[in-house]
Amino acid sequence: MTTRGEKMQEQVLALLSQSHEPLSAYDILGELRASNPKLAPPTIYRALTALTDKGDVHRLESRNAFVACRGDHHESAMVLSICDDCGSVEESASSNVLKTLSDVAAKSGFVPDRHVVEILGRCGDCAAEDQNA
Amino acid sequence: MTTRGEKMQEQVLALLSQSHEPLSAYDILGELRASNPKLAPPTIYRALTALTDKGDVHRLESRNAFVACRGDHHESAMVLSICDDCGSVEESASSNVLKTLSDVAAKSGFVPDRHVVEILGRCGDCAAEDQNA
DNA sequence: TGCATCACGTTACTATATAATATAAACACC
DNA sequence: GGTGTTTATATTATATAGTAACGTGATGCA
Repeated sequence: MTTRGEKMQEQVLALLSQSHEPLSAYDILGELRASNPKLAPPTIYRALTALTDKGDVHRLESRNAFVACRGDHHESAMVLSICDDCGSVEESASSNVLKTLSDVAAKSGFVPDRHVVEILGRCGDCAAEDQNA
Repeated sequence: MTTRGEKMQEQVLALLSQSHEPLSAYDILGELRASNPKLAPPTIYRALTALTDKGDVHRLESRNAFVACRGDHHESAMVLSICDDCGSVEESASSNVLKTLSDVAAKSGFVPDRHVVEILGRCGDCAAEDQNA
């Protein structure tokens, strides 16, 4: 069904994959406007929505930003560890987390559709650098 | 140290406590402008920041909205179950979740500061109603 | 070829959040 | 008690994020 929008999705995913930090929708917009000045927000958001639906991109809810998905764990519960210092994001898939959260939900009859699990703090590198201060 | 801002915090917390649904900062702003037309966003955000720091209010990162904290679990890992249908929010504190997340973080040397754990789906009531459809 | 459908582009707008600055309170000191 | 200094708050303005609504052009089909 979709064919025309795929080019845009490719461009957005390429940008996110190249970047070592999360990008906001407007970061992406700015970049892509270099080659296509008429580009508008909805186009970016449509691409981002499609990509996150596919699991190729994760949204950082606590940051309003996006990262490319490394790894192939497209359906287990994703944990994103976001460094407050350098902005880097580590992705882990933990079946334990999924199970624990399912337990919590089950206790109150809640039927989960999607999980948002983010750990904010400092990555190993930045924490190590702090020792020197 | 803070004394002047406390009145505002009380008003904001009162609104959130009375509401059975999450409120956005601008919902709150709108309400409070009834009695104080000159109120501006930064005032609300300051109050919300103070309240969330204290643990009296939780922020729904996936919704850009806020709820009053029911219960006294001010420091364990908070899990917020948010109903996509009716908007209600259930709050649970699970030490299992905290432990599991700590494990995930430890694996990569990440030093956690704060967790964001949200389960999106349908609450028991809304899920039950669905049976009738 | 002409029509129906649907994705996509475009415009315009709404919502969320914060930087920067102005103002006023609180306190210490004389 | 005035007066300067510090710090919190109010205000203005603007930045950032997201979406509704509508127009347009592509695609497939009678």
